[in-house]
Amino acid sequence: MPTLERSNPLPLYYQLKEVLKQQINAGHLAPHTAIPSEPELVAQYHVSRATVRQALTELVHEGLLYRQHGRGTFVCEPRVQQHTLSELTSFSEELRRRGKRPGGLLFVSELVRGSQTVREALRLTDEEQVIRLERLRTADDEPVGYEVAYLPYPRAAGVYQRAKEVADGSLYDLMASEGLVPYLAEYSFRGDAPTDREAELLRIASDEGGVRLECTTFDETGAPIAFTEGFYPSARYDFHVTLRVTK
Amino acid sequence: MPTLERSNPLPLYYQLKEVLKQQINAGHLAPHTAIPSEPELVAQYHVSRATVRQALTELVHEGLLYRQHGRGTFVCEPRVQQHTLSELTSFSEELRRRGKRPGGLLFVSELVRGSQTVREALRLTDEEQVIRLERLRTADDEPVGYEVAYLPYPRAAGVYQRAKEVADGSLYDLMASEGLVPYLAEYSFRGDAPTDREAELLRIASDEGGVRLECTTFDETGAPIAFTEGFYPSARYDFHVTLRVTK
DNA sequence: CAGTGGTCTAGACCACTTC
DNA sequence: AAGTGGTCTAGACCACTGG
Repeated sequence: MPTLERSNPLPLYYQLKEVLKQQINAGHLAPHTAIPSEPELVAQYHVSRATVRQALTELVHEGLLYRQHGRGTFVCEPRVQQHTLSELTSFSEELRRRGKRPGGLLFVSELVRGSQTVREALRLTDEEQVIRLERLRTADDEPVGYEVAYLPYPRAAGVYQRAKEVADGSLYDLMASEGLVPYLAEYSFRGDAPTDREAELLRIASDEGGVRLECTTFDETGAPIAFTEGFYPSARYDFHVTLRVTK
Repeated sequence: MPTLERSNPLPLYYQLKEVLKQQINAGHLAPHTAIPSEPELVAQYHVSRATVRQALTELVHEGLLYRQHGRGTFVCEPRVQQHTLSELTSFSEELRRRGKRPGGLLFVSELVRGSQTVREALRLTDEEQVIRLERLRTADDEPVGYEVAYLPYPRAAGVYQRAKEVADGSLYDLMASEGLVPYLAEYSFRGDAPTDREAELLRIASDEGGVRLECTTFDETGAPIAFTEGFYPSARYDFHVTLRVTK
């Protein structure tokens, strides 16, 4: 049994989480079997019950454990995949997982006033401008999606300076390095046909269907930091999302 | 200032959460303003700091507050809407919010072997059967979606008995009342054209686009409890989803 | 009944931010 | 230095589950 290191700068509850995660992922703890009780973990790892509970509570929240009052704490069945926001919209991550090589082209990066839809989503006044980034996303050099992203101007000025970097990379990574850290995203999507420009860029027929997606991204404080529109042809790309019930 | 009741059967941390929620929603605490510090809350409500922290931690998790080490705890900007799993797939809830009257028709409820896709999603052996529910969803009596749901048989037998109830109601509600409580759902979707049967039932042209959606639902323990396929015409229905980054 | 998780207390020391 | 949140302790009593 591994021990927790008090000399380790990582918190004890975090070290305990890692130990339990590893035992679960390594298969030492089968699904629906009970892990040691809280008093047992207290004795085994020489920490207080509050520390044990902080570790367990976070693992429950992450979907690895579930508790039953009066019975014990049990291992969840393994999940197919936990898709996070960054994985969903970072084509790099998602495409690599599907065995494809991600890439992209940055067409336009400009400072504009923005439509009313965009200004409302970003909660901007009529005077403020937005950064507009137009991108074609590719997988194995085949175009799989067309995206236009809008960022609030004064705040995302740093992203504007470095816009060239997002051609084949993650816009979210660039934003995060400039202090605009995505935390929550609201998606709206529907089946649709491409516009003429989209059909041309994606090299598809104008009656070929696809998904039209709108996304507003917020930081931890609830402030909007990006608004994105995109079109993804059916035959080239599909989406995967995981939702958890909020209690 | 409201006080917490120790005679109240509700836990103190829960009562404190409700008080803070109300102050935030009533606008007494503006976005990005600091709430009282943890020691202040301890003094104001006569509870221990651990109790205060349990309340605050849950509110942070629910997206109403954010913390900054060394600075304080602040109110998030209000969100457009927090869509949960049940709201997303419960047409009743979602359509009512959009000012429409939800309804539905249950076509078929039968016990079948199920395709390999279905059996794999529900992790069933070759011998086990599935309950198949075929439904047309309507808004103001106009068909907006076609869905087929599959439930694991021995476990969902109670749902099978009461299948008639889901015609215009929520399948998730019925499942929950039979002990199959949805906790996590994995969605996969893409733009697509309807099958002949879908076009006929939805009364749309066969070249009209829409969203094709697959969804596997899991309970708290990670066990699959439902697999659903559906088609939703573009012109009739669009989807809204909120995702939060997992840290 | 014993064992489990759920709630709660009253402290303590630390790291971080601000002045 | 003072105030904030982050981590941790060693207890306590309760509600729920199972034999």
